[in-house]
Amino acid sequence: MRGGKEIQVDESRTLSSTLLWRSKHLDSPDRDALSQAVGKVRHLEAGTEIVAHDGGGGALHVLLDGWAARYKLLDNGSRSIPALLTPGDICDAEALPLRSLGTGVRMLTGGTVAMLPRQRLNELLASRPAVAKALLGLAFVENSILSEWAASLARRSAVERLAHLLCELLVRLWVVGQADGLGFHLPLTQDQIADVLGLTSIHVNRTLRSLRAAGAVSMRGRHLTIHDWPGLSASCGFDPGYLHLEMSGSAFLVDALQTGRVMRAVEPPKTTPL
Amino acid sequence: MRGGKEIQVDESRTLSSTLLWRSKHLDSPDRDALSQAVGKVRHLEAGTEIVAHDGGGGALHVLLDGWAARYKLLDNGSRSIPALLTPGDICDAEALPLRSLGTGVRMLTGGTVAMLPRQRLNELLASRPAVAKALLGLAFVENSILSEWAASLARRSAVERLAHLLCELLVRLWVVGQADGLGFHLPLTQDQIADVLGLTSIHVNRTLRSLRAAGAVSMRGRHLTIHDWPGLSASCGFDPGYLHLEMSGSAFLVDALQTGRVMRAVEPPKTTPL
DNA sequence: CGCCAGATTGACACGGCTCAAGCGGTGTGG
DNA sequence: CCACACCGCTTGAGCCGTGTCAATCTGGCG
Repeated sequence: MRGGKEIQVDESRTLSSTLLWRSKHLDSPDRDALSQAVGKVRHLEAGTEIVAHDGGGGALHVLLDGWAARYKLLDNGSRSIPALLTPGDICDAEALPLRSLGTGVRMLTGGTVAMLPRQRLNELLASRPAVAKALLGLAFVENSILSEWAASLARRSAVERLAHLLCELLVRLWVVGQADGLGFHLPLTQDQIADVLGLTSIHVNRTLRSLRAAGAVSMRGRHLTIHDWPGLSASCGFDPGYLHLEMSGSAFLVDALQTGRVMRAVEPPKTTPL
Repeated sequence: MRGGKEIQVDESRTLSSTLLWRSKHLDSPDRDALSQAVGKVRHLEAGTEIVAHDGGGGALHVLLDGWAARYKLLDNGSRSIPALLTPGDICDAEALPLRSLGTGVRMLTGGTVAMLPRQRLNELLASRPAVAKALLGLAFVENSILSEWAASLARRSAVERLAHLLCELLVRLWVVGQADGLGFHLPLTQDQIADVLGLTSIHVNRTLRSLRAAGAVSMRGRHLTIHDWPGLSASCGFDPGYLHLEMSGSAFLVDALQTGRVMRAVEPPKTTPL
């Protein structure tokens, strides 16, 4: 790991740290065009709706800082979170050419979003095919992630699901320089984790405990640390391929992840007493 | 319902019945360009791999006839089917600008696919922004469907999941003229349905039986008929919004679905004895 | 006729849910 | 500064939906 802190402070609040901006499909003129198209940058409180359920749709929102969640309210009273958004992600995948029915996006923490007015986006798409292609690429990456989540929900046990989620989050946060060694700030409530994993918050609690007991992870406050990356990632069959890191110009990480080279500089797991 | 049969025979094997082609974003010149870009059309046997796990990626495949499935093999030995492809769907959402790791696409029945060579597609994307936009739209629709499936897997019971799937399939097949009143040909094995719903084939069997017992559906061979659409769709909270039918030029259906106007011409449910 | 994949059914085990209680931090008003 | 309330976390006991294992049945097909 390279010093996450500087990156975090200096870049993570600008478009240039964004996955869209860093797409391998774009060259410098494209990036300039993108940068100039960005409109207001807003700071939002935790709990704010970025995209209303009925679909505001006036602009494309890019999350620059903080966490957000795409969520769904089912008529049987339960809630589902089909996507977690971390810095660099695009918020309204569905609001672009569509109105988004039944899905909202809400800030989980305080944070900032950049807004790309719809009209400028349309101009961009028309004048710069590479931008369209980059956006297409991002949409497909998100599809890939959704498929993996579906597989988790369908075919993995609670422990596997949780382990897989933690692995994914670590890698995604690495890419945007928000990881801290093998740890990261996890602002999610156990209720929210439950809605991601399709479990009960109570069971999330127990599952988390069992991971702690196994010495795989530990938590201090809202900071989660993975102590046994090889064990954890193997136990849930985590393979970062579905994140398509190549797309975000982080290809180097793929190799590192697989060889485990990056994870060596870690303190040994302290076994928490049951 | 309007005569599904003619459409089925005359159009469903051509690009013009395709969701991409019928996107609301395209005008006639766009459509012509699309049509001309199509390369070979291949007939495939059931079981054929359309997109290999390692990602052939030489072309974009559009399913013209038959069913296919995107699938995932997990290292814990189980299988997951995150997407079912019906006529008109694009097969390799992930293979376009990416190599698709860990996901394959395989024909479930015999059928035909049109192939759009990658190079021509790239030319299209560059020269016709509307095509790029249409593709983007399709990607987002798929996103939306994936989110809905995730919600099902996470928060719906077995009966609700199955009911929801059947409702979705009916509507999707309607759009492409392959439904037959309130029924349709369902070529899926109970094993395959299980991999879609995250259940066991055994439990799918039981669940299906309970739907039959409730008089909601019936099956004769591989033909499934929904007898109680209002009941079935309400019981699982089915709301076709997430399919974004407006995108495919089938907006008229949305209204019909909600008012229930279309479903009136149906024989009453025959209660199958338990 | 025998074979085989898929459908069906039953008995039983278990993972995750429900209900219920208690705990700790933190913000707030008196 | 304390009391209180509230939210999120934690833990326990028991239940239920779904999985597992094992047989049997059916229809198509060589």
